[in-house]
Amino acid sequence: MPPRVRFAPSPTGFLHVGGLRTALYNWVVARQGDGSFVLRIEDTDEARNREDWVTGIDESLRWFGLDWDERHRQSERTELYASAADELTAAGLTYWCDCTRDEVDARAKARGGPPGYDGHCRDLGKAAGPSAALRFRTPDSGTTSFVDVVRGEPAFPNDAIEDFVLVRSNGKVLFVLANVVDDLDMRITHLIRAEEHLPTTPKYLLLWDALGGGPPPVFAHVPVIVNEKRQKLSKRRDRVALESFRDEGYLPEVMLNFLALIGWSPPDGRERFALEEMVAEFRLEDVGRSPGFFDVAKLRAFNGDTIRAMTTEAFVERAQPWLSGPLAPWPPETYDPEVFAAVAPLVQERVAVLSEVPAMVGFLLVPELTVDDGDWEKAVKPAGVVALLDQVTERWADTAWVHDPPTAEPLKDTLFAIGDEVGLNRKRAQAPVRVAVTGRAVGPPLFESLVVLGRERTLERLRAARARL
RNA sequence: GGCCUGUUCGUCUAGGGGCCUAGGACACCGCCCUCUCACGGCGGCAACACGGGUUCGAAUCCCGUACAGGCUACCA
Repeated sequence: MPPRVRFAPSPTGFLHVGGLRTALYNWVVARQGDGSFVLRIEDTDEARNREDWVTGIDESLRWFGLDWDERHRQSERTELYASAADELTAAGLTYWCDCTRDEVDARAKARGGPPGYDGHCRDLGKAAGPSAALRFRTPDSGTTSFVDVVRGEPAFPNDAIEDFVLVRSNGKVLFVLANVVDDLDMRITHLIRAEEHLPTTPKYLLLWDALGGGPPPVFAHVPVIVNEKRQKLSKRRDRVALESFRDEGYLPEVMLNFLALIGWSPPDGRERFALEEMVAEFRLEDVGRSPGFFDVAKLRAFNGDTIRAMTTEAFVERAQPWLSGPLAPWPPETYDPEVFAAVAPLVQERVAVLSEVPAMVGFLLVPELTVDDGDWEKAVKPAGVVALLDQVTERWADTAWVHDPPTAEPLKDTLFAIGDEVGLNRKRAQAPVRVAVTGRAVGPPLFESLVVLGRERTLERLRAARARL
């Protein structure tokens, strides 16, 4: 039987790192067995239901290439949930309760026991009303257990499961019920979700049975992704928005590869693999059990490796949003494809994320150069710099600038010869020139850059810099 | 408080009784290369939470403790 899995995010703003990995594992399982990946937006809570948040989930998944076979929204399926609630009520498994939160808490405090609902209205025969919620009558004894592919066989004593709410007093169902109804209706075969859902699984199973579900789906509770303090990643305190990683220039295939690794690794232990390889090798049984830290430093390293491994054409293409697109620090007309193409290979091996590209080549494109004061001060500190600047300006004016093919040797030889004359080693000799012409102490190889920049602009910037001394 | 889950280098992990004097990757440190920054090469630091068992033998199996996390909503 082909697997039918579902990714069921609630629209809380954007898809985040943890959600993406859950989606990935689900998607992979679906793609392995000619199965179906069902995207189900869990928007039963109106406070979390905003249209742009919903489309944000779609966009993210598309960007990562995780295509879905079906897409549903729980807000469009409310009749189904209502009839399921009726069915449970007809079977005598529910009751109405109009206790307020305060009352429940007060009673819990009074009896000195643990917080939680005490079954107060269980046999009071209360009627439905504007302030009444429908609760599910849970068993008082016995144990609910299930097989979990990654955790073994967790067991939960039934007496610890309170009579939980199925339908709010405003008529809206809660996600537990909606979940079971949908999974039943959509014939979901595997429930691959985050570990945080483990404790609610007994409720799920109780409802599954009460609705005549038959054999339950296969469960796989994957470990959560945590921050450096080992807490579950949270939208408010941690950086988890996929959009922010995208805008910074992380590649989608790298993020997928990296995220897959938190909790799973291929049989041969290698760390780099493509999505297709993961589809071929992934097994839920191999997913680890302990939470993993989302280490951005390692992500960066992966991203840089991948950038370096691609063809220069691909690199140029993929850097466009930051050069000529919406993420560029200059207007579109500032970008000159030919200029960038000339230095692209040099830039490619120097950036870890695509957003770093503009700063590397800005000096070749912008009309007005901004010079970093700190870098300049440091570069002109050694004695001999003034003489060097004067001489190099003069001699480069007489040096042939060979553009076709680009030839850096003459410029290089001249500068270092002057350096020898004034007593500056190569490192110190190139520094003032680099800062004067590129504005920064770091960047692509200097002489190759100057050939691209051209004689006039180079000399102009050297004279401007000299004038500041 | 209760219930549940987890625990191998700083981090992600390999490991499923002897192949482990515990391997890889990222990070970090050193050296080499070098016009800066990177890349690359070489080398280094660094872990089986603790305590009991079981066994000829335990990172691997069992129990306990500690610590961490999750859940305990008329959120998902």
